[in-house]
Amino acid sequence: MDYQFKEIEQKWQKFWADKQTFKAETNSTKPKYYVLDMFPYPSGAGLHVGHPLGYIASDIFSRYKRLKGFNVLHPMGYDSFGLPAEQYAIQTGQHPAITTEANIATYRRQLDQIGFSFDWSREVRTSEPSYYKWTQWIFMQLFNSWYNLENDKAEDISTLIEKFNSSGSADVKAVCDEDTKSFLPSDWATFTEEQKQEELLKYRLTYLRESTVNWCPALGTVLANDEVKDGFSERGGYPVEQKKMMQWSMRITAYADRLLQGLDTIDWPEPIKEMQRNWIGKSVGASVKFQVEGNDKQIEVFTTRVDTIFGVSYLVLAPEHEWVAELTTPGQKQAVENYIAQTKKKSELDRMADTKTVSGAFTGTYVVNPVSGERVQLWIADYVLAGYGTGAVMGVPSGDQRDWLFATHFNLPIIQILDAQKDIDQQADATKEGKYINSGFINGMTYKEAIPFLNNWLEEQKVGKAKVNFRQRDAIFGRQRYWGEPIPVYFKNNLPYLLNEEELPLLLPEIDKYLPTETGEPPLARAEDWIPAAGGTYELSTMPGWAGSSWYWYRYMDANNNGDFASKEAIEYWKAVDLYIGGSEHATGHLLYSRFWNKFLKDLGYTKEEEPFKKLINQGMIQGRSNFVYRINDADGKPTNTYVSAGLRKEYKTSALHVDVNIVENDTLDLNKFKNWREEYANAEFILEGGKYICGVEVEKMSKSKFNVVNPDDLIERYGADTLRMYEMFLGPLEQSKPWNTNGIEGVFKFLRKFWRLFHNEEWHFHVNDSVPTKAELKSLHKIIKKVQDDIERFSFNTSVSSFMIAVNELTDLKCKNRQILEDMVIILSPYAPHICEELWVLLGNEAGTLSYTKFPTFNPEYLVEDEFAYPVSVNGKMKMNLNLSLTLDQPEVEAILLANEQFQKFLDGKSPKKIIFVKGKIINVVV
RNA sequence: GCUCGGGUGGUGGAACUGGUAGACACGCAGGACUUAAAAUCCUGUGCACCUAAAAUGCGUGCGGGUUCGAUUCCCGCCCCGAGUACCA
Repeated sequence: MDYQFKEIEQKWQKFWADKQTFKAETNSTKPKYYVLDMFPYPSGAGLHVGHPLGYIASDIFSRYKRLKGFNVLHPMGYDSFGLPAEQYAIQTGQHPAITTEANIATYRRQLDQIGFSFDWSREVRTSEPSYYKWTQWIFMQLFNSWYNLENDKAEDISTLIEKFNSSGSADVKAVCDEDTKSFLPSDWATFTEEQKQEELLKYRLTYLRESTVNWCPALGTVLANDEVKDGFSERGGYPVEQKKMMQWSMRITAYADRLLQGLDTIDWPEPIKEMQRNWIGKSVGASVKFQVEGNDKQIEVFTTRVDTIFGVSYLVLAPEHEWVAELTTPGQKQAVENYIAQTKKKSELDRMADTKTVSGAFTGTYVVNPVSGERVQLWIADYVLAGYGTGAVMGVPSGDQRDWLFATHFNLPIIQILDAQKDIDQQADATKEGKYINSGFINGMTYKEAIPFLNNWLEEQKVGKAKVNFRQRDAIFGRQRYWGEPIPVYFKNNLPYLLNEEELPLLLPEIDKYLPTETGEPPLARAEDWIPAAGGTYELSTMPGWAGSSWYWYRYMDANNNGDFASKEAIEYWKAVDLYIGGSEHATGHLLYSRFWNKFLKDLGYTKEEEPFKKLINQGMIQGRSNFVYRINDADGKPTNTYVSAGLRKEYKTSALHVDVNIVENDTLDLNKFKNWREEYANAEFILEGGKYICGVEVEKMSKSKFNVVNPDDLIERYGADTLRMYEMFLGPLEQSKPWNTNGIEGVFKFLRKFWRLFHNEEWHFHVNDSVPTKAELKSLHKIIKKVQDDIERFSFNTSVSSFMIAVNELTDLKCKNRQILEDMVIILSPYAPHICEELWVLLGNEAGTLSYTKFPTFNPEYLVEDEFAYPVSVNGKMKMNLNLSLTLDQPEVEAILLANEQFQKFLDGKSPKKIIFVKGKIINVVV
């Protein structure tokens, strides 16, 4: 029979599901391998052709690893809490659980059609109570923990209480709020329970704090920094403003250093690591306090070059700094107010983009340099950011170009501080070379000497200290939404208390509407009779989107465990994710939060690995490729009924209109389908080129409104899943972003038919023989064994598809019908095209379902050994001819043969060779 | 501005440590089969020159360098994409 992909694929998908072929066992004599995809949010639109790209790659890898003798864990699930379902609920009144359920069903159907080897017995859904019970449980562990800097890890809060009992707060080294009290054990004993809780909250790894948050009025919720782009929400693009709110936060800053160091131990794409480093934004320096003249205030600045402090010639506050009004003299009041008004007018974007213009205003006030005693002017300028460091900066014009421009512009002194600084009347010189001059008690020191000396001095004088500054802030954890995990906390006397563990999961209550209340409270405030057993009131905000995804890879290890988030044995066995494939858009969100929770769980001894994802691959984004038709407009610019082919459109006045890419093939429009597509085109007329209507092309985001969404279902219907899988890989390197087009899919489909035909005779009857394989057949086979192995291991899937085509072309030409050869071909191809391979495997006489766990053929280099090689002969580096020579020959013999060759003599053109370069098995190059 | 990618035929792309640039496919052209079309199969296909073939020349963003030999290494520049940004 001809290649009946539809029958074959349905048959094997059913077989795999019924037999649970890909169920992973948590104990095995085989080595383990954990392949994870970033689980999807099940959106209403279903999968488009871009989604499966990474899943196909990870599936090929998983299947390959099974064949290589690994016990592979390859699970899938759904990140099913989220905003779109809630927005839909607000509009329609439909409970998000219902739409989510329906969307998941669609996703599952689509995923099953592609033939993935997921172990569905381990499926997780973050919105299921049996799952979010453990998300809540982890929240409780965070609440019950503090970060002890002495041993650099999180500990149970009880060890902190012990310290308070025995020695008070004095020798506690913790990551905590800045306003912690200092007290003796005797003080602690006198604290009321409320006072104690209030103080402990300042140390807990999840805590409540009044903080400035990104408030999105349109969405009615708070957004994390990575959910905001240029002042607009990432989802929906609504304006975001700053607002002060009591909020749950996660003390991720406690882990900043470990998150940074861990990056050096994992095999991730360098750009992602770099993005995380920038996001964390560690800078090592010092904080220094400048005394304000005529005021008791001290302005604290952060600097990475404390050694330049004798070169300070002014100080700058951010215009938004809270002391600006107070520290402005009456004489300068007008100038400062004008300046502030002027900066406010500039949008955030302008302010960031315009880094050339120097601007600022003098406050009239002077501050005193604590090191030199010099008095310097206090300015405000918008190049200082209120949100970073202390919102105040010291200006050292000789060492910093921006300070130099400022000083030059406003006529402030420029003081040389290192003898190695050059041309500082032309520009700043940031050198660390040489010895200090004009620098009081550090004169003559080097950079390396000055830094520790000054840090000590500042600390002794109590005017500063060495300090490490991070750009990253603690992660805000509350969302004023319905469709998220309830936070397992209740309030009494304004203080938060955890539920008892037995009360988990704290279920989402039913409510009548999914909007915030009229008084601006979160939707959960609408829940009636939702009262904690212990009295008081429940926390009304829910967890953010990233909560459920910050630990899900552990749940897969033991997905159905009711007594634990995962058993000790499962965690011990599966350890960490060996290969993680997903998009780079999660660089500073999911991937950072996951690393944080992972480290925390390890600190408490629940898990073993410092890093959750050993190797990360980012698949590229599949963009849309839109097609256009060109409608001709008449002289008055009115649309006509005639459409002109793209190549001829310059001769007319036209409007470009999106046309559904599904009625266009290889950029040629199907005219009948076009007429039937929409009523308005029913009577369309065309101006063709070469008898065809060629459409215009543009690369855009894949979206419904651009009619460029390609759905995997249609392609599977037409070509089958095996073709789709191979074609997506054939498209180009996995990590590269590329526009989708279906132009080459025929080639892949033809290849699979050709492969199928290898096993069949002219009449399409299955036909192989048991002859002894020929040398040529073995060579083809072993070439592809090696190639596919190498390609898969370096994630170069596109090149192995090409190699398969070459191998099948070769074997077809050799008329190979040999069982041994063909059976190995089936195994090698099976990770890419599993359905057709399962079918052929059984036709070859093997037991159904054993293909996935058979052995990948072993590469034998002997079969590739050649005794002859067609040497390219080049003259002066230009290829001229090929010369077939035995590989045993060495240079003198080769030279003799070459010089005797008539054809070669022609190229010499009578001249004699100066030098002959011979590289065995590679090339002969003759220099004339 | 900085950091990281990338620039190769009409198109997607290949060339893994410097060694025959353009594998494999799409598209296109021609042919076979067919009453015809589709499907299938075969042949050709970097560009220029030439009626054609042969030959020759030019060719991996641009300019230079190293080398017997450079898509690959080095220097300078241009362009595209991603990330990030007065970070003190």
